[in-house]
Amino acid sequence: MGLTKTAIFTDQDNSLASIAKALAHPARMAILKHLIKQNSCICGDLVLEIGLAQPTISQHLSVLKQTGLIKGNISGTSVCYCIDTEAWQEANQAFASLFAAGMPKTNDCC
Amino acid sequence: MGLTKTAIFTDQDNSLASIAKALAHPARMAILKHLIKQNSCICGDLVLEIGLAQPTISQHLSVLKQTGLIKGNISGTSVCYCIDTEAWQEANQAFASLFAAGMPKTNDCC
DNA sequence: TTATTTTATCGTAACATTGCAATGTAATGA
DNA sequence: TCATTACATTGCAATGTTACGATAAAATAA
Repeated sequence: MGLTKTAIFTDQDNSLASIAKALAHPARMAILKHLIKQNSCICGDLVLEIGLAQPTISQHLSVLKQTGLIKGNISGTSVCYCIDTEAWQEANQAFASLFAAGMPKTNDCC
Repeated sequence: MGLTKTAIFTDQDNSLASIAKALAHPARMAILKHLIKQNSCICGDLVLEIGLAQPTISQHLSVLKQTGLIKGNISGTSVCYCIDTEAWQEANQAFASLFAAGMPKTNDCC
């Protein structure tokens, strides 16, 4: 079907999965890292930095923005994107909890 | 095109993105949580626990297994799956680094 | 051997994602 | 006003994902 059955899962699982989905592309990973390094960045820089066309970068930025991980402010003709620190910390905590829960309380099974 | 241009990204970005991709579906999130809670689990249990057909669960398990996050041991006619603690810790560390890097060294830009 | 049980694989339908060229839009500068 | 600059949107083509029915495969039970 190609359609995820969102309704049968918990809100938490849907939410975590959707953050993971935003992180699930190397271009978006590279964008985030660049934003972190520059502590702000405009789209044009990213097109040069990463080797993808401008519409493609714009689309990836849109995905990150919709998930809430970044935000953008218009500044003249360009746009200044940056990490949304609040959402970033929430995401951090959500993943930290998940990973912590899976740490070897006992050991590998089987 | 629908084809990720893997070659133009760093190995690290590709690797992190591919782990994120494995986590990027609520069913797989639910499977991981169940494995963690039960500290081992057979496929049949998951089919009952999560509301998806057996082939679908099997496919999700296959994705998690290929990424290395879980491993499975045959035990009679059934298969016992569990978290691969080594890979799990590596994934934990990789994400922890990413999130730590993005923490407010200064503040939101713009 | 012949069921039965449990999981994997195949085939396929219905979407979703990725990438880019072309084009639109909004602010600035001449 | 008219270009220019910097992004966003639209519209596709190519490919990937999700889900399930049907069926295979492998171990156990009768």
